[in-house]
Amino acid sequence: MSVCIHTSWGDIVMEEKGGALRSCTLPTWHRAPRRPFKVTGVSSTDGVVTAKTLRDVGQFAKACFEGRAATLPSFVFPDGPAFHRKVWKALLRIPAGRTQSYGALARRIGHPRAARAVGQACGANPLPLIIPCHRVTAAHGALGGFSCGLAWKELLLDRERDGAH
DNA sequence: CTAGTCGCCGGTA
DNA sequence: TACCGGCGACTAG
Repeated sequence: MSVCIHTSWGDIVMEEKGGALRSCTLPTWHRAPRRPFKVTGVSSTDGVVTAKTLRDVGQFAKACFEGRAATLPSFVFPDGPAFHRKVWKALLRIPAGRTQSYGALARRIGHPRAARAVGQACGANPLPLIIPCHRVTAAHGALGGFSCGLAWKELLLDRERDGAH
């Protein structure tokens, strides 16, 4: 029922149901650990996960942390309030290697003053990595926040930027 | 550049 | 109704 991506920064757990992801949780790191980040393996926490799911998720995670464009594994679009869903949909349209500010995203979905509410929706995203809330930054270059700790956001953006050379 | 203020909006208790 | 954010724009220093 769940896939585990082992990394030097701890395990990333993706809950899966019928071959489709429903949630993704990563260990919280407010500051980056000293050791370099590395994906060390992928496994399922029980015998139920199919080999295909395992392979898809593993490849996605790899690509994700190498900054390469990755095919999304199949996932169920999360349930939630209409506004949140609107934000999450918009997130899926930000390509790897690019970022957009909370305010700009707010304008894009037709709520020009709702920058802060956009932040809320990002924080409520049940599928980080898949739904790329890390690509939303504060205006004028500041990083903004990240629910699992800013270290991840920084890592992901760095890798995507390098990968997008 | 930093620190503080103030207005903003949508979700939740 | 009140409160609280992964914000942003605007001041002062």
